[in-house]
Amino acid sequence: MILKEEVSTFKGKKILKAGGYGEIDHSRLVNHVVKDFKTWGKHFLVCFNKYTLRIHFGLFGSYAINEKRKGRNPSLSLQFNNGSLFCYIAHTKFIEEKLEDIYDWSLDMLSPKWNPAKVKSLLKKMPGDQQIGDVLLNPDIFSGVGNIIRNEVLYRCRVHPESLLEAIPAKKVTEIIQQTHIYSLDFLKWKKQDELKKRWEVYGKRTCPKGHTVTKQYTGKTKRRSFICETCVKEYMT
DNA sequence: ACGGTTGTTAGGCC
DNA sequence: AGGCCTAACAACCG
Repeated sequence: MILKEEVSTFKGKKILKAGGYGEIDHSRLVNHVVKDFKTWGKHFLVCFNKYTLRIHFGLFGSYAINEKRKGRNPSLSLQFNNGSLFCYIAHTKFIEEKLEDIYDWSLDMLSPKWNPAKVKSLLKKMPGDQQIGDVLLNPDIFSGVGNIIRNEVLYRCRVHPESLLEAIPAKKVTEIIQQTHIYSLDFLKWKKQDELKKRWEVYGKRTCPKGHTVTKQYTGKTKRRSFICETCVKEYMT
């Protein structure tokens, strides 16, 4: 997560002021030292001695460092002696549990602890009649994967998002897991280099790299946007 | 100008 | 109890 790197300068610093419209107890922030910043999938975690502040940016969230955006109201702002963090449309909540008890970093795409064998064992335990497109958006299995990564990975693996988990050959499932990891790391790299959009092969596209027509469909339980090249991908059904 | 959305949680209902 | 569904978010982009 890029944000984690950008706030590393605040690590070990005491919060001087806290604000924002988010309904959390600011007294648990002010005058407390940030021990660490962590991420798990799309959760951004501000760690204190005895508790953690969980920040989630959802679909519309954004942030700014040091410079407040004018005309906008942050849901959370934290001021340190060397700068500030402003979070917009971010959901905030205190977590009392030990992080290891509620977060499994072997499922986090960007964690060095990420473990494809663990992902595979979870997939085996789940009902096989689910669409692979839905499975990839499940943060308890593919933590950190969103709609862009899902679309791009499925196209690269030539798999239709409505394919059923149980109908996809084991080798292909392994490929999807591996490619999801690779694309997640690439996503971060390309985002930093500001070339994410130019790397898209189907997401938001009308044609695939081979020149075929890409159709936009709303698939799966969540009805998220799926960009599908019916020529390139295969639909695995029982 | 306006409609759609890079996502997840919380809460309600059955 | 637990699974399923949906609202909420109120900003940005094209």
